[in-house]
Formats: sequence, structure tokens, C-alpha cells
Amino acid sequence: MPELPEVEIITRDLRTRVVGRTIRRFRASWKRQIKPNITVVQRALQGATITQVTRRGKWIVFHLGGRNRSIGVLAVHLRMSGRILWESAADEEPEHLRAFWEFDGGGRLLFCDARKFGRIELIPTMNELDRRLGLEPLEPTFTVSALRALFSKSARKLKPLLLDQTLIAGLGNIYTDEALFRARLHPLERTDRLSDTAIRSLRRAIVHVLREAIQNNGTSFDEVYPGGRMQQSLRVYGHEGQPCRRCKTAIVYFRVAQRGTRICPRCQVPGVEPTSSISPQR
DNA sequence: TGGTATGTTCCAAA
DNA sequence: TTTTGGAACATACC
Repeated sequence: MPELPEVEIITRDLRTRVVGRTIRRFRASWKRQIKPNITVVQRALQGATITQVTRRGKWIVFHLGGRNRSIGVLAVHLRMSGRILWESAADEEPEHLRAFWEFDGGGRLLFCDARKFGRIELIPTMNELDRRLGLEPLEPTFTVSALRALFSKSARKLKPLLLDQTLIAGLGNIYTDEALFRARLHPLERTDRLSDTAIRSLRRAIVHVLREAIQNNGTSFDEVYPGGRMQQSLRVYGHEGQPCRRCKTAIVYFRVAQRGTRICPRCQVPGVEPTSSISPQR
């Protein structure tokens, strides 16, 4: 279930643990999670050294070198319930273990995933992954004009577009709702009708919410992603029925593109521009 | 029992 | 042609 901030935190932690280490063997128990297939991935990883760990959207990317170079990158997507744990010798095997990497010199990285939606993919080049994914919200390329280009190209509804990873990579259900609330925009607003002011406000809200979440170590509701404090800063997600921080109107819940959606019905009205955006939050 | 869940993909319908 | 709705993937929890 992690979104960009949680994946960023996990990536930073992994970097300190596995960069420079060589994989002795890789095992997986649920075939469908491994692409192109277990045999190919095992052969590629055996003896490979991890040269770097990076994040692209919600993907964790292990860059491979050493014995097998130019076999590609190993990209991991946690989807709804995936977790990556460094095995601590004391503990017993965690629940829902689906795959693991064992390193020369000891130590194992465990991939656990109750729902088996997660993916471990060997991808020929980083370019290939870039082709599948859109703008990185925390990179300099995430500009008002780039957003305007995306928004004006189609007549889609705002929230579904923000969740489309091929256009913007990394936003999920929580941070989309939070960003829309802070920008005072309705999730069903048509993107081709947004003013430059609205787009500017939305861009700021997205960047703000994601940065704040990373600073807070992410959002955690359960063991899937533990340790974060961002849930304390959420304004609408999980706040159904509670008063809006700005106007005291009760936060409402409804469905947008099959996703649970929370808004303040008074602050987020379709067709109404956010008023001269005087610090939209707090 | 039924509905919901921090996600993505595929296909049919509009 | 583009956009949306629904189902599917698979499991846990309330």
C-alpha cells in the first residue's frame, strides 16, 4: 500500500543495507509475482552485485553490476500489502514470506506480501521503466507547464488522472485526497477546465504533502508500513464525518473511479476556483 | 455474509 | 478514439 513517500523511506533504508553486496541466491514461492519468470530472475541475480538502490514512482529499483552486468535492473513494486524486511537472526520467519535474497557473507532480505499483488521484475534497462511512468513529483521536471500540458491534453476527471502512473508517478489514494483538499479542488473537476492558478496551487499542494510525508517517515496504519507519523498530519483521509480543519463542515466519503474518496464538501466545490490561495492549509 | 483496503491491469461499454 | 466502469488478482479485517 505504500505510496511515493513510503517507498522513498524504504529505498533509503535499503541503500544503507545492500549497496555493494553480492547476491548468493534468490528464491520465490509465488510464481506470478516474478517477471519475466523465476528461472530468468534467479539466473540474473545469482552472483550479481547491487551497485545502487533508487526509487522511480512507487518502484524500488536495484541496480545490478558485478559478474552479470547489463542484465538489467530489478524493480520491486509493493502494491497493496508488500513489505521488504531485513532478516533479524533472532526472529522467526515472518508471515506471508513470498521471496528472499540471500547475500554473500550472510544476511537475507525478505519480501512478504499477504495479498500477492506485489511484483518483482527484471527489466532490461532503466529506460524501459521510465517509458512506463510519468513525471516524478519531487523532481524539477514537475512544473506548472508540464502539468498544464497533461491536463489540457485530455478531458479527464482530476483524481483519476492524478492516480494514473503513466502521467504522474507516485501518487496513491491517500496523498491524492490530501493534495486535493489542500488545493481546494474537487476530485471530479475536469482537468481541461483548470486555471493556471488552480494548477499552480495543486502542484504546490502535491509537493508539500509528499515532502511532509517523507519528513514524517510516511503514513502507517498497520504493520504493512510501520513507524511513520504522517497519519497525524492527514486532513481528510480517515476523517470521514469529522469537521473540516478550515470550515468545520463534516468530511464526506464517496467513490471516484472505484476508490474511496474524502473531501470537504464546502471547501472543495467543482467549478469554483481556489480563492487567491492564501496558505491553503492549517 | 458482505463490504472495504495506501494498487494495477484488462476488457467491455459509453 | 477516448474515457469510464467493473472485474480480476488474493487476503485480512470489521
